Amino acid sequence: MRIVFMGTPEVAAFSLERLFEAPEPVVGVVTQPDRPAGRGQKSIPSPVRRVAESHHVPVLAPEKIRDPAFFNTLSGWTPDLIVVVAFGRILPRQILELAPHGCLNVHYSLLPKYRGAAPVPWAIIGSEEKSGVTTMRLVEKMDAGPIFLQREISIEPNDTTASLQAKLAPVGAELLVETIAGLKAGNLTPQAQEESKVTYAPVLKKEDGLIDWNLPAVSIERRVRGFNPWPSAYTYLAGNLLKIHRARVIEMTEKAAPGEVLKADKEGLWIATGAGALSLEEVQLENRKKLTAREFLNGTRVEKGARL
RNA sequence: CGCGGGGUGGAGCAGCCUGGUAGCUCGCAAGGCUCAUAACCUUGAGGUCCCGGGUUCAAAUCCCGGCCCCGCAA
Repeated sequence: MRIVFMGTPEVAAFSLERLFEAPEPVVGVVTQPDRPAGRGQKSIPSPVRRVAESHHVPVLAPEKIRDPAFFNTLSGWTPDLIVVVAFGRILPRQILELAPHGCLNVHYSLLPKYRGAAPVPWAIIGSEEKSGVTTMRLVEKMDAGPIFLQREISIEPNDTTASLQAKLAPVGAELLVETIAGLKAGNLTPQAQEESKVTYAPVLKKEDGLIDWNLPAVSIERRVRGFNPWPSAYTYLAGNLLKIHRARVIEMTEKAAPGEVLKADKEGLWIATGAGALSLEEVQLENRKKLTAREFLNGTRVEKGARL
């Protein structure tokens, strides 16, 4: 079975790496074009491109997904199956219907929950106790295709998007290989998703990270974990951007306005919220390194009663 | 050439503009106090002020070059 792989970021690269160990040949890879990124705006190849090139497989990186020249090359690879993992573009029907086995997608949630671009953060923010990976057939409607296989993993109370993603990546890669084997053997029956249980996980924006101190401390703490490593939960301290990388919920007895500094000493940096208080355990001031509250307070004076 | 901040005892920072004594909050060591403490008091050790040039009587501080770290943006 000839496979074409489409994907872009680290998770996708992980799956691709696993595919190269599987029996079916990967005959071509499609990824997003190199984009200027990072400090200095140097052009950086996507993780998927790097993996593909290290295995000497041809790579396409079309600027426009509907480019006819791209489609011609793609169909010239005569794929039996197209595997799509976090590619980052909506595929036109023409591509969805190109391969005899269609397009197989790996999605990092327990569909039908958390359809969309950012299932992992939203599962954490949504207070879920478990997440997982789903393989399904791609259809035109976003993440709405029939499900092949699904596997659960639990979300731990201290899981961040980074840590959960790291746990999901190998599970997804394994499930992908199993799904391909099942498709080849012809013993998989796709199950339609239950529309009544659908929830959405919209793409994250930088502004989503801005903390609303009126929320309960438990919600803010989940956002701190869900937005780690990106876009990062943040607030403003005396006009300076302050990222919060790790926080802990504290019972608050005293009455204080949300966002007010309750304590800023060797015991910690506590902020009042809409319900309960939040102890900032690890923070980062703009232009500065990530620091524990203790280290941070050694060099930056924060007055009790100040507002964030 | 995307924009910007920074590299100062073990940690985090101030000092730099307006050159001339090395500062603050901690940590560490020793002693004291206390039933007790990430408590408090006393004393102490510890610094090539990123590297290389230059200007100057004198450079952490001003100028030129380099290396490294970080925020924004993407």
